[in-house]
Amino acid sequence: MKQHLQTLFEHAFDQLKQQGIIPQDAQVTIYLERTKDPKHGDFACNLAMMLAKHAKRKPTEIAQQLIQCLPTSIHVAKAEIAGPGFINIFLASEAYHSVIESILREKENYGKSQMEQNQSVLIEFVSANPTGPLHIGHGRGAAYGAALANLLQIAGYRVHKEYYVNDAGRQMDILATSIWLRYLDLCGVEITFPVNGYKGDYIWDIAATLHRDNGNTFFHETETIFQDIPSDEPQGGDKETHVDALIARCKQLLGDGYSSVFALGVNTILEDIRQDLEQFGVVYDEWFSEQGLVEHQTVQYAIEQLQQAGYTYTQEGALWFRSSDFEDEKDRVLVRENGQITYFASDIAYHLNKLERGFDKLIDIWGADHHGYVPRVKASIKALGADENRLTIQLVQFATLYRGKEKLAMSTRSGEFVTLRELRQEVGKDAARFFYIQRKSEQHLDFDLELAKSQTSDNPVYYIQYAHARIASVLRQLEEKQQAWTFDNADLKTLTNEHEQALLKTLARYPETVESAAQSYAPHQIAHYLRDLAQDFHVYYNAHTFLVDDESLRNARLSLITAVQQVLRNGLGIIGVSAPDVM
RNA sequence: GUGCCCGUAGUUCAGCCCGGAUAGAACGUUGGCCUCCGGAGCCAAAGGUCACAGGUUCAAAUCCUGUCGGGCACGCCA
Repeated sequence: MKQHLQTLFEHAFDQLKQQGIIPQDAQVTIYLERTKDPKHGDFACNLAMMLAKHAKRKPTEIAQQLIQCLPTSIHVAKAEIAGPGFINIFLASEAYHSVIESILREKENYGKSQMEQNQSVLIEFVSANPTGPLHIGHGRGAAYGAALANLLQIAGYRVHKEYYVNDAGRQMDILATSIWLRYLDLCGVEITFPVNGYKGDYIWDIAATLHRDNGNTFFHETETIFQDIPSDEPQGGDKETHVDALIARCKQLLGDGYSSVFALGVNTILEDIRQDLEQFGVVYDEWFSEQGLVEHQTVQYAIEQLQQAGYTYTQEGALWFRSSDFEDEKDRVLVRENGQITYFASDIAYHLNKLERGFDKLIDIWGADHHGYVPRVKASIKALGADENRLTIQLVQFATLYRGKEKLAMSTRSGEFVTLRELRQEVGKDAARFFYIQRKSEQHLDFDLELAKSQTSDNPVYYIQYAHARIASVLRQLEEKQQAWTFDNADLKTLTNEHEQALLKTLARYPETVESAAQSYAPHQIAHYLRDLAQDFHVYYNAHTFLVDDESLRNARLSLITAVQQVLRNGLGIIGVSAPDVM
């Protein structure tokens, strides 16, 4: 509808140009907006005001000319000038009747767009290191990423969802070593656990499994383990040196056994994460392994590409990437003095790999604390000769948990963070998904557990779901009366009261909302829309009875609310919230 | 210190990309509505220097500059 109107205005615009009222070279984008006030009709256009300067005439005068040149359309009832020069469009009511038909015909496809039909996009999100369970910060990334993926899919993209598994590198070695040390403790060995080790209870669980399956296979005496190991921080040493030495000792003593401890750790935690996300309604097309990159020499290949392009140099034994050539504030290390590649190097390789897989667009979703990392990754894309605009990095702010007024302290360091699983268990999947998504992603989020759990109108999730369930209930009532309804026998012209008009208008707004949300990567717009739609429905419900005796009216109303139910379901589907028939 | 993000009713937030009509919701507060398809609902009222100061414009919450407040990031960590 919006597009239809746009075409009408473009036509009028051209006419005015031909008549010489406005200069030929005047370039203006025509915007149509939904009006806030029904008195202003359905759509408003400010084109006349935009042109006032070009034409050196009053906006109202130009508006008058534009309206005269506006082609007639069966959808438009009237166009009038209002305020400082707006052209308000009033749609013919038939235009809205076709909305119901479209919804009932297209069902779950209502709102789908063909906009980006041949575009493919790879969206990577969460990608938390498999060193422990997901926490509530990851939860927001998961909810946002999954919703964005759905959104882009109905905008017409071919969407590939991917989780990058950091299963190589030092952190993983620390994990394996932590498990081994806990295992030794279970064997009765006296252990001083390193400050830098992973201290969560889940490490004990994995160690217990290791002990159960392998007995004392990996056992060594305290003296052997700690011999010549530099002291840890509390003993006046350096915690990094200490833990690195322990890793080396672990590898040395376990030999081939090291890889099985390592694998047990990664696999256990990864499987836990996978299940956690699945129960959160988030599933991936691919779990992309960093180890795979290393094994396939992709990191080496990426570094060579940079070297050949002349963007690297050696200094103090390390290999550097000259990222400052590309608006990064300083150069970055790719290969450390000790020969180990940095996280950044494998990240470059990963992005190169993504680019080479041929996606039109790459979207990375990161926690906002990584924003300082953006320039160097963009720099690497440019250095590799790719168009940096193929990559979009969306930053997601962390969430702060509240229980009513009380702010919940959260410390990742001590391992006392609230996990995503705990959050789900407390408030449920639906509330969690909705609360995560209802704010702009780059906005800090206050997540109130009490509110999310409350089953009252305070809670927008229940408000929306209740609208859906109420409609289901009405349809059940109809069934109990041994009646049925058909769209064919519905007289949509009977839908004349203000509540029905409002509802029709909101329903018609859905495709535009989806399109806009997809364009700006903003699924929160869907949440807001659904709230509006549910509200329009509840108001209608309270004001009118649907199951009336007049058959054509009854069918019309049931067509309308069935359409509402469909759109609620579609919208909730995008943000990953269920649409229950019974609450 | 440098860079990025944020500052809109008592509270939590839309709106800012693309400047336009009286700045919208929700919660909370106050007062109403169940012989009625689910009251997990509805109606009404009160509540705003859009952080502040300049600038651009016929027109600024929206664009530009500065200031002040809050958050985050600034490793041969990941």
